[in-house]
Amino acid sequence: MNSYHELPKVYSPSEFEDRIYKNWSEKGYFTPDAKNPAPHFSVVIPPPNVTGQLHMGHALDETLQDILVRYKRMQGFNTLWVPGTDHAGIATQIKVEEQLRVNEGLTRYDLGREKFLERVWDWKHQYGNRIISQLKKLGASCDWSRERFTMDEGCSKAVREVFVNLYDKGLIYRGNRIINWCPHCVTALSDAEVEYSEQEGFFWHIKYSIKGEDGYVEVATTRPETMFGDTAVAVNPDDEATKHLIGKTLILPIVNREIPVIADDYVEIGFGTGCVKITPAHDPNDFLVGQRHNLEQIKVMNDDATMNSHAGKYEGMDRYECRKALVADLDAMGYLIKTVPHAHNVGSCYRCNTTVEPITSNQWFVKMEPLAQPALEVVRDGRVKFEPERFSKTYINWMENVHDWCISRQLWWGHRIPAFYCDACGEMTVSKDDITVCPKCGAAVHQESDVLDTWFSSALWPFSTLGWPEQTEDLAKYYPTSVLVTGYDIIFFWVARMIFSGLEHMGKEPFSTVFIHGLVRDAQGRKMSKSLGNGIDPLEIIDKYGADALRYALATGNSPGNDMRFSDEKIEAARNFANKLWNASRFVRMNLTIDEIKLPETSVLAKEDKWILNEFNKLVGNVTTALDKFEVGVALAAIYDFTWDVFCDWYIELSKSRLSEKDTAENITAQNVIAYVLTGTLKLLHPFMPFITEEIYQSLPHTDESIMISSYPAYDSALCFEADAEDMARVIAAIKAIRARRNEMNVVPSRKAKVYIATKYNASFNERSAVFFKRLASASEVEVAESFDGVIEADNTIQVITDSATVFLPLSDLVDTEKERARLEAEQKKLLGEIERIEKKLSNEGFVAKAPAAVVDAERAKLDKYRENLAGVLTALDKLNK
RNA sequence: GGGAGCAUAGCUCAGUUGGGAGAGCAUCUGCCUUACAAGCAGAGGGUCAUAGGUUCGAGCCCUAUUGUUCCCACCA
Repeated sequence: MNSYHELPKVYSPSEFEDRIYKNWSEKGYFTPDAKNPAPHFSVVIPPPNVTGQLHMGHALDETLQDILVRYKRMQGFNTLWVPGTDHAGIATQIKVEEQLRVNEGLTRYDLGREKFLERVWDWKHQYGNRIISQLKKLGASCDWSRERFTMDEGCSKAVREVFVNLYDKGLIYRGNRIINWCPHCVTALSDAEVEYSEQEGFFWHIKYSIKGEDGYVEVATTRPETMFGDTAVAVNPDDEATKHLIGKTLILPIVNREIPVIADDYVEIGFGTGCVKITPAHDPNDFLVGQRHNLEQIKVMNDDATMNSHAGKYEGMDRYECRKALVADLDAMGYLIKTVPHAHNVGSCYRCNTTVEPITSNQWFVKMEPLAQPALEVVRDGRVKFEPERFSKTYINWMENVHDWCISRQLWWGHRIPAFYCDACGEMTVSKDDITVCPKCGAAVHQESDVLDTWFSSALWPFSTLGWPEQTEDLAKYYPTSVLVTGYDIIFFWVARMIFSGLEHMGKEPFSTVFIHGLVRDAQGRKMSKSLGNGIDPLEIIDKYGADALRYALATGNSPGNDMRFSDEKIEAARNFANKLWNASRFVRMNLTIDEIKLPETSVLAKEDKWILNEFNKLVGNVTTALDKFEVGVALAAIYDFTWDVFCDWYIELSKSRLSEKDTAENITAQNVIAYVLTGTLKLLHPFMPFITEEIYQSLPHTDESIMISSYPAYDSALCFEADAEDMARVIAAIKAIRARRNEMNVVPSRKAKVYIATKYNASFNERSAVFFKRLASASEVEVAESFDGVIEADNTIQVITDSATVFLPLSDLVDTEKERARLEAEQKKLLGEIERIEKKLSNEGFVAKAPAAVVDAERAKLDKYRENLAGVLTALDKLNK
């Protein structure tokens, strides 16, 4: 038995949250034993960027994971939550380059690859722990002894293993393809890394002269500067309007290069001019057309999106400068027919927002088709389930239309592609291990300078973090993982790629459930962003309100897959709840003299004890059912309602008289029941609010060293006392109705107007129930009648009747009888309406015949109740009229 | 062009197999009541977007419409 202590009067989370986290950590509660034979529950964290800072999106994601992980851990699963960080290739490199530029006026090229990478590692060592310590502030129960980094030795080994595997299977190839190029980051991007937004632009209609004829062809373009790369103009072969042009030769204005008119279905009849300039090196569709017609690819831009020598006199200009100058020249020379405003989608880099340029380039690709098929099957047949289910459609739709994945990046920070080129014979060797000489000719080799897409390594996260490619104990125990928790915004980037990678390299899907949440928005529903400056810093919220309040605010009223708004009201409501729990616990604590909590025998339980135990047990059932379905918000709402409206508002009040007794059997029973229910509630709540529940748990008599390793409550049929609970619910409803009426009637001061309560049936008013009603009366600030008969005979009373009690309020001169008459008449009307509705329903043969018997019976019971109530109202009206 | 979500109280949102519309906040009334004013006891406030349909019965299922948000594709 651990000693227990008083709780401070004021709830101040900053006093204990860090201390508690440190203790959990030191005790090793976060670290599971892979040898534990219990069934496993494992989760890998979506690795935050190593140099990032915790934002609300992380806070939501980690809170949801921690809720599931703590829940399962308390249920006895062998539970592992693997933490770690992502090297975040582009994002990190940009940050370090920016710092270099600002502080030293240098570029990465000034330093060179080796030195630059040293700087990035320095940066990583300096800031990499920041986000980790922030996760700890939040209470995340990750096993830090298993913390990983996508560029640590093991993960890097996994990356090479996978690369070589895929290459050997022919699933990785190198080729000159059209890709998305970011001129600012100076690297290729995958399709997923491009974000499209509508921008106002123009269609420039330009004359291309026909060779040997007077006429011209009119083409329209949104990117005139790509004209220098045109190698054909295409028309649809079935288009009568342009058919005659096929085979003719055109002359590109300004550069005066000759290009053919070709026929291709790609051109849509009736759209625009019917003639499309074809620029295979700068447009994905044109690229395909070019392949079909064997057209030359002419790249007209440099890597930084300035024009190259193909642009003639525009060489060296930025693409937009060139566009401006070119359009002016075309206009001056009479080639510009018209300029039409046109809104179109423009792609931009997801990291730096620069407009990407489609461009042909020699890059590395993963061949997706063979990988996509199994990845589709596993979702279609339910081996991987999305929660909510609708996201499986998003996933399937994407996977069905996926293109080959461009995995090479012209960056320095990342996993360098393990391909080696011979300086002498040019032979390329792909190898897991570094090689220095060409296996073919023995000459020196140099390694590919490109690195891999960051997402290439994240795709391996569920098994690389568990030790793969080594066959480790962890891998055997914890793979496949149980649930992946993430936002819908990275289904394509990450979830999809983990699924096909897991299937390909492990032969098994990486997780069975993908639990998708939405975005955290600001109070106005806007996305939180740096440019808007509307981001809310979770750490400031923790400082001010505590991590538990933040977690509560993020978990409550949030349904899976939907965005949520974060507001002051929400966080205050969360803090208020924590405060309520704190004070209720203080009350319980200050009334405890027992050293050990033992649930008393049923025979000694009071009516209200049975009621609260029944309600608590129902709560346990509801919470576990909801959590098993990932209904985190529903589970939390149930705990909130029980704690506040049931436990605090009624049971604590009901228990006061017994708790104030000294050394009686009743007192001990009450102590045990209230402590039992409070402890159970704390356990239910622990996954959501780990700190406050631990702090209170430690202040109560307890058997486990920590609440986080205690066992989660389970539904217990021995705690069902439905009859008592129903009776209690009716009396409570009656008392509430009477209290409402007291307020309504302006009896001032209302607390002085006594409400009386008596059992309905005098004969059953035995000793025990008399005591119960006395307690109930004092708890609800009503009086219990000394004599049932005497009070009921009094004139001018209003009353509410239940099966076991009559609650009534003697009226006094202060009461406005006209108001009361109006109220009673309204009540009468309402009851008559209800009675009529039910009578109609019950006389409906279809209803009686087809509705379930239970529903019909319930309607009949309601009818009886309403009739009884109506009789009461009529009696009261009668008395009033006397 | 394809797909998905949302529309319920003044605001933000729950409402899970179809069975008498809920919470928090806000508003109003009355309360220093020995755990809690970050509180207590109450009140008002909703044609559940619109129109049809299925059903004995629809906020919930089906169809259409309107508004709104997002994702994918990228007709030059």
